[in-house]
Amino acid sequence: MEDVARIAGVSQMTVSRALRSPETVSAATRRRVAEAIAAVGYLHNRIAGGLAADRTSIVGLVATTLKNPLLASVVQGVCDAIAHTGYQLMLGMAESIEDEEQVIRDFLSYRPAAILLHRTMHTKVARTLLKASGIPVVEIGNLVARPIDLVVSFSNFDAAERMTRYLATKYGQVGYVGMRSEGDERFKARRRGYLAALREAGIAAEPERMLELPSAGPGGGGDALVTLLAARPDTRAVFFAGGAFASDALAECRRRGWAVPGRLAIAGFDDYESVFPSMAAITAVRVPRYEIGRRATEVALARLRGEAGIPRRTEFTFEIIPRETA
Amino acid sequence: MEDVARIAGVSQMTVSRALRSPETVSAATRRRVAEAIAAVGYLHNRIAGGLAADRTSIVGLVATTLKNPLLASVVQGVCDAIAHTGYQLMLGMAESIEDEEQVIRDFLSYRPAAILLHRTMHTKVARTLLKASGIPVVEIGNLVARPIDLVVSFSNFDAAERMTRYLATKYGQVGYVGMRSEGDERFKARRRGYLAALREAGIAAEPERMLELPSAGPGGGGDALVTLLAARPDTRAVFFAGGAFASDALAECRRRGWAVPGRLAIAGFDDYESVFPSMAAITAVRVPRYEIGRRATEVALARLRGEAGIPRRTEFTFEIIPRETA
DNA sequence: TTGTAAGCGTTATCAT
DNA sequence: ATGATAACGCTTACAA
Repeated sequence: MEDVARIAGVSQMTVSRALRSPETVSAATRRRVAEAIAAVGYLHNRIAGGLAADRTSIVGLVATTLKNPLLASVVQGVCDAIAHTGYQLMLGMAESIEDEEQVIRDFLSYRPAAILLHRTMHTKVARTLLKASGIPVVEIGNLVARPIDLVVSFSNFDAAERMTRYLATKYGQVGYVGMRSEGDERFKARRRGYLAALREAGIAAEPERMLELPSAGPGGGGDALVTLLAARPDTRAVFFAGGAFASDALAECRRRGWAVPGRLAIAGFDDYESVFPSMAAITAVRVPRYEIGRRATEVALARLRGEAGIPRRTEFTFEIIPRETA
Repeated sequence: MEDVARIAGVSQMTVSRALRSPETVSAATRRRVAEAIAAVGYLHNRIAGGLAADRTSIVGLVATTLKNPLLASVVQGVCDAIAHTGYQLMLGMAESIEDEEQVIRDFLSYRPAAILLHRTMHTKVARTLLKASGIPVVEIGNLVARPIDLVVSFSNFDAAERMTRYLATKYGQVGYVGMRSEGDERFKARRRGYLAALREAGIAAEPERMLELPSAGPGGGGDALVTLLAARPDTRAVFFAGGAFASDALAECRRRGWAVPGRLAIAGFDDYESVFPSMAAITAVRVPRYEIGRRATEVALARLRGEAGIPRRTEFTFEIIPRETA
């Protein structure tokens, strides 16, 4: 930068300004600086800048997995919103809240401008670190009641409740196959939503009609379906509240020659039509994942710009998409 | 860090060492430093460290999209390989080589330890910048002949050639629907592979039997199929060499009541079984995307560790998975 | 609109 | 195994 300044015949400070806020520098100077930069092949050192300013233009995102295409689309939304803004994305995965704490620590050591979290349960230390950092923190995995800072999401509870109500009204006895809810508020919320809908409908909840699977591994939905029906043959519909379980289950039904929805109705969480149009057969909850990622980023950047009136909580709605399977 | 050093009764340099290479510090000192760190709630400043060392522990990955689940799995592979190594992932998307150059510039301004590139064509400037940076650069999108530095990938050409040969042998006239190959070596290679296989088989290539689609947008494969068959009704098989085209096309055939593979055989590139087990019906090329992402990262980190004998080129193989559709 | 000076919190290097 | 010292290349704060 020293070279650039000398060649352009200005001070380093002017070069710095021309780079970061061109509008505060006269057009002529700006041009001379640009020429000098091209002449020496100068590459801005954002690390030095970060040290001087005690913060970088890095936005950290702690996600859970990219194996699920719809969670990947949250990340895609964040990427798209962040592109061409001068910010960069730092991405980490956390499979547990302890993991998350470590990733948050690692991120914080790079003095990021903001942090986005997909998980909604955090260790006490993680919350403390984030609050102490003073940077915008956006939670995106669920519409949490008491966000650390900001929340941009949808209600997993409402979604599961609405879908269960839809199924119960239409088919009667509804089973539930979800992700292991221990340690994860999102899956807990879905489970609670299911139970709430049964309660409203005056249907007794039965443990044997509810299954939780440890992972979204391939084929899990088919086995779960078989287990559940063996225990409760009078089940007329099953709500697969996670991953690609519903799609697995549908394949299983076809294999066994069970009519869908005649013998059994099937509904899923997350609509994969946007990923594979050919999968547009399953009744599902459609959640605007991509938009949530985008908006979360926009909200964080708006806050960094010092904009006023930024809502602490941004709720996205979901849709129940009735299709052939329910 | 000053505080930590004072409390532990050592110099800053010792604290720094205890943090970065614990083995060079005595066990007793290490413990005292650890206690002091906990006592003051010290958070390492990797930005200051990065400035002093003129490089960070950031690994940059320039991907193309996360909309395709299999490209997302490359990123997942990178994430998994990088987790718990002390390195962090910086992720950017580039839709063109100009885009890529800009992202590379942005990454380089953070003085990363290594850079991974999914694209395999680059601007002259991008190549120059990367070479001048002196850091490991791994190309992962195709088994390029002249890598900038390292390459970890599979041969798109061979894969397309093998699948085309399989189809031609079994069905005769084979059509091709691919991604727009202009400006993208990966798609060019697939197209060349298709043409090479026809040549071997002594079948004349016909422009009307080949289509390139500008994007992997939903449903594109179905329309392409209809267009292609209208122009060349004697086509007996179509190789959908990208995205979810094959899945779209299969859905279209079912809609129109065309027997598959009776009337028309269908094959795809990339096998989505790992994402949706229920899609395990389409004959496809299976590419170990996740493993490529993992290995690319491992190779980069090995190089950073100064390991010897790191291959400039790592070739992954693919498989042709014959299924119901071809 | 531009410039001056100080200092951000580490690590490299050399010394002990 | 540990310490002293000098950078590292910017930005903040203030001045002109």
